[in-house]
Parts: sequence; structure tokens; C-alpha cells
Amino acid sequence: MMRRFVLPGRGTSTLEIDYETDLNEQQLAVVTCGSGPKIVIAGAGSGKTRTLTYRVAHLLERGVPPAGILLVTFTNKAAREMLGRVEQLTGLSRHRLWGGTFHSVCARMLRRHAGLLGYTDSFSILDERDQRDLLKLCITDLDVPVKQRRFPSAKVLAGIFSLQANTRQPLEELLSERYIQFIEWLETVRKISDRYASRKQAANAMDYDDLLQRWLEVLKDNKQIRDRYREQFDHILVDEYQDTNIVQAEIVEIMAGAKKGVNLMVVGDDSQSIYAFRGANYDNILQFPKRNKTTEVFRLETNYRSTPQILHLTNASIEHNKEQHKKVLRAERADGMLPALIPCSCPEQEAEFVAERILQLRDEGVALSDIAVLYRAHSHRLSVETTLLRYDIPYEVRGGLRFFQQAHIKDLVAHLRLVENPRDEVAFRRVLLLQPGIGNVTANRIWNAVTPQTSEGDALVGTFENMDIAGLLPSKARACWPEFVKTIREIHAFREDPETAISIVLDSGYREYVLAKFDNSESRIEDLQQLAIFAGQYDSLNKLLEELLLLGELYGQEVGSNRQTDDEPPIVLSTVHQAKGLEWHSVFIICLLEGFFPSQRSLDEPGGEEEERRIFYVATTRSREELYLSYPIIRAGGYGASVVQQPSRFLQELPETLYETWHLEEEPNGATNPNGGASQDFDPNVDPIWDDNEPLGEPWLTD
DNA sequence: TTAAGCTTTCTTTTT
DNA sequence: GAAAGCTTAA
Repeated sequence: MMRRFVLPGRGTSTLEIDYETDLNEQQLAVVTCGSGPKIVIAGAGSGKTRTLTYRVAHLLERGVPPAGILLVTFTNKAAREMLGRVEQLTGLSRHRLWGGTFHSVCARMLRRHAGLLGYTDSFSILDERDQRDLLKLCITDLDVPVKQRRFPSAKVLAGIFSLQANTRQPLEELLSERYIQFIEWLETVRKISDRYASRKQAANAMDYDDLLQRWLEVLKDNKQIRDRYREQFDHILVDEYQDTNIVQAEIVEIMAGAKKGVNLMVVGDDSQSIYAFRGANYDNILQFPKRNKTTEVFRLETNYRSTPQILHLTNASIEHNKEQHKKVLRAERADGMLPALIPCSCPEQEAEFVAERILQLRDEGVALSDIAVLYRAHSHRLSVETTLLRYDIPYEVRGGLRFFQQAHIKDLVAHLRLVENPRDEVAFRRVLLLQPGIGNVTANRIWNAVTPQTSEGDALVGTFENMDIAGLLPSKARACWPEFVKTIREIHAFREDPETAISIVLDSGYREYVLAKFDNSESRIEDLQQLAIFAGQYDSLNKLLEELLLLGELYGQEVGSNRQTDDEPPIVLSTVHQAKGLEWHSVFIICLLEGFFPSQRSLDEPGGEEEERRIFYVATTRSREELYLSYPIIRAGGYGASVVQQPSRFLQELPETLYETWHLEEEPNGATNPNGGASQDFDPNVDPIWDDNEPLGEPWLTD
């Protein structure tokens, strides 16, 4: 069934990697271990990525063909980094390995076998916005008396369905446990769920959860396909296993296949499991040895990243979690400074501290790009962002509004999706609504007229041309219609040249639409031009679309940065979640307040506090040398008034010896000195302004 | 029927 | 303090 073919000059024997020198004993054991199921419990900063990378190199060296290795990660960032490192280490092009996120790997395989599920290989992938649009249509279909009583919105429904898919909880149980307020709607919700499923099928579209679920379904139902992939993959390696859900765990286990001895290696750290809200189940990591009887367990507990001072604080914090593997990170590095705790009066002062300290660090020779400001939720970053702008410190914001989720990107992409998959109702409606004179009602009419005609493989253009669509249109739209059909035809003609296809959309009047509709239209046009350039790498719309929907962010695109070209590399503003797996010389964690970090919403859920503490753990372990923990005493609570807040419990529960409190003093003249570098005095010897044993009173309202 | 204008609803984290 | 949703005027 399988043929081995070693390319000349690429033979694995040319690799010269000195494993003994590059790795410690524990890491080496993982890298060189034999076959069978393996689990690696790897603490933060213990060289997990390094170990996995070397493991891949070692497998290649031992003659495992590149196509026989499947490397699955949880985020795109991790996938890119890992494949890049393998490439660096072995010289083997990343494209020869099977690697990527669960979603992208499943999508790739699904495309090959889409027919089995009644899909075509150009099925669309729905993001949550598309999902919501489609759900709204389902709600309308069923004439749900939405206004009558509190019925869950499309967004909430999407969340319920997603959680259901990822946890496999029956709907009734899920509703009564987590959404008790909707239990009276059980039957209606179920109907919507069914309706949603059939509309997805009709639209030849899958949402993110379908990619996993339906691929598992294919594997379970088709022995042939199952055997084929079991045969192909000699080794499956999974990173961040603590963040997988049941479906993902089953996918890798079924693909590894019990018969061949399950060459399945999973790597993870239960203390870093921070995706429970999405159905991740860190039981997976605890249960793995039980499900795979011959599992060998490895531990990586030496931390190479952070100073002992940071690790002490980290260990002391995570110790408060009951449900976890007991493990202690051993420090390897030399002593550094104590983590700093900085109480601030308000977010503005906090931001000013961050900015001033960043300037000091820069004077001390720390590169700006080696500094990060982390926060629990994106909204927490605002004061820091404005202050950095004022100080003229270049920064980049990671994530937030995802590049491809912005309206103008979605509009443009919808054109491409429609051409690629004419059954894609969501894209179709989106495009139609952009045409002048076409609103909801007319769009419906056109869709209903066109759908029966657009059978599989049918080019949309043909349908348009053979039908009298114009007869359905109000006079205003009728005038523009031929132009629209022409645009679609042209995009279709350039299916193999996405760059041109995008410029066709832009030239077809979409540029004018953007100029008229958005106030920051120029930067949006620029985005679209960038998108066109990016698209140039691909030779088909299909491939481009898949990348766009699974990529999340476009080549690390910074959204909302003040970075100028050729400037020094900027500091990073990021949520803790997005900072996972990264490290910096200095890390600021801001807004450490009760109700913010930990977030109130999580605290209301079972296990929420421990999950939040793990997020805090992830945040603190990002830092190599200096860690700054700060919070503003007064902060705008949700709506209008300012509220005096309590410092985060994660700070209050720490022994005082593990950090140093910095007391901020305003300069006597009150003037700030944005460009002069170090100017603020910080006196480390001043008493802490709050006491561990004497919590502040109840928050009260001020104006 | 559309589109603008007004009101209402939330604010976690990601593929 | 912003985006989605609803109402009303054109």
C-alpha cells in the first residue's frame, strides 16, 4: 500500500543533530522513545516545543517518511512556529509534513472525501458571523414567536449548539445545567438545531464544529478511509493536549489506530488548560493513560524560561488549584528581580506607569519587541493603548477584531465564496444586499428563484444568464443587475488567479461602496489591497478561502497598531489567551481586579475560579526576567459610573515575600515627560497600600 | 421596500 | 461606550 521514496540530497542521513548536547535528559528520553502511546506532561517553559521539534527530526532520521507524520496543534500560531522550527532543524520543507490545527487538518481531509457526506469539495466554511446569519434564517423559517418571551438570540443559540457539539452533552441536559432560563424552549431549540443542520447541508457549508465532528463521522463510518489514514500516519503528535475536547481526542485516537500500536504522542500541561469555555476537557489529559493502557508517561519539569523569583510566584499561585497534577517547576536560571506589584489609582495612572517603565526598560537596552502587556479581556487594553499612542511608543495589538471578520473583508470574501460554492446561501445573500436597491425581501426572492436552478457543479453565471432575474427586481436594482452578473462572470473566469479576482470585485463598484459607507474607508481599501497581494500566493480561490477562514489572523496582521514602517519593532498588547506559547523579557499584566481578572462571568460557572487561575498562571509564565502586576483601584464598571474595585484574589492570596510592592508617586509639578525616558521615581521601600489581612470594603459608586 | 435614524442590548477567552 | 435590532419616514 505504501511506498517509501527518499529524495536525493534530502536523505535523512544528512541530518546532523547532536541530541545529547541540545536536550536535557528528560527531553532526550521523549525524543528518542520507541513506539506506543506516550503522554508528556510539560510545564510552562520546559522546552515543550523544542522537544516536539526534535522528536519529529528524530523520527525523520530514523527513516519515517515525512508524509507519515501528523503534527497537530491547537492554534495556527503554534502550527506555524512548530513547522518552521522543524524546517530549520531538518531542512525539510514544511509542506511535506502533515501539520496544522485540528480544524485545518480535518478540513483538508474532508475536502478529499466530501462526497461521502453529500458535500462537494468546494464546501464553504462558516465563521461565527455566517453561522449567526444562517441561524437567523432558521429562526425565521420556524416562525418562532421571538418577541413573546425571552428567546435566545442567534448568537446565544450558536454558543449552545457549539458547546453541545464539543461536549456531546444532550441538549436537554445542557440547557438544564447551563441555560436553565431556556429550558421551556427545549423543543423549539431542537427544531432550530435540525433546521440549521439541513440548511448547512443545503448550502454545502460547514461550521467550525462540523469540521471536527463530520470528519470523525467519516472515520467511524468508513473502514476503508480509516485504514487508509491509519496506514499513512506512522506517528501522530498532538500539542496542547489539555485544550482538546472529546471530539478531537477521538479523532486522533481513531486515526492512530489501535492495531498498529498507537504511535500517538500527546503533549500538554493541565495547568495551562484555558479553553474549557469552548468545550475543552482537560480530563482528556488525565484519562489518556487509562484509555491507552500501555501509555508511557514523561514529565518535563525544568523551566528554562523564567527566573526563580517568577517561578516561585507562579508555583505559589497555581498551588491554590485543587484539581491538577501536582507538579513543581524547577528553576534553572539565575536569580532575578522580584515580581513587582503596582497598585494604581486609575487606569490612566496604570497606563502611564506601563509607558514610563517601558521607556526605562528601553533605556536599559531591552528591545521593545521583547516586552508585552497582557490582559484578560480586550476591552481592558484601552487606556494603555491611548497612552502608548501619546508616548509615541510603537505597539501592536494581537487579535481583537480579527482581520477577516471585519465587514469589508467579509463582503469581499463573500463574492469569492459565492463563485466557488454557488449553494452558499450566506455568502449569496451578503453579496446581494450590497447591490443598490436590493434589500432583504428582494434578496429572498432571488434566492428562491435561483436555488432550484443551481444544482451541483452548475456555474452560477449560467443560471443568471438563463433566467430572467431582472423581472424580479425593482427598477433601481434592475439597472445595475447586468453589471453585477458581469462581475460574477469575471470572478469565475479568474478562479485560478485570486489576486485578479479580488481586484475585479474592488473595481466592480465595491471600492465606491466602501468609500461611501465607512468613515475609515481608506485603511479599509488598503486592507483589501493587501488581501489581494496575499491572495497572490494561491493558485485557486478554493485554497485561498480555506486559509482565510482557518487562519484567524492574516500573517500576524496587527490590527490597530501605530507602527510606522522601518520603525523599531513594537511592543505587544495581547490577551492572555493569545499570548499562550510566547515569551518576553518583561511582561506587564494589567487590570488585576476582582471581576475583571478573574472575570465575573467565569466565577459564576463551576470550576471557573480554577480556570481563571490557570489563565493567570499562563500569563505569569510568559515572562523571562521581569514581571509587573498592576491594577487600578478605580475603574469604570460596565456602564457609566466609576467603581472602586478590589484587587484580584490572585494577588491577595500570594505570600507577600514573593513580590515587591511599588508605590507610585506623581512628580511634584505634576508634569509628565513623554519623550524624556525615565522620569518617574519608584520607591520600592514604601509600604503596600493594601493589606492582605484587611480586605477593602464593599465597592461603592462614585460619579 | 429600502434605508436612515433611533433604541436596545451587552461586553471573555478561539477555530 | 459600541454594535446589533427595531421603527418609521421616504
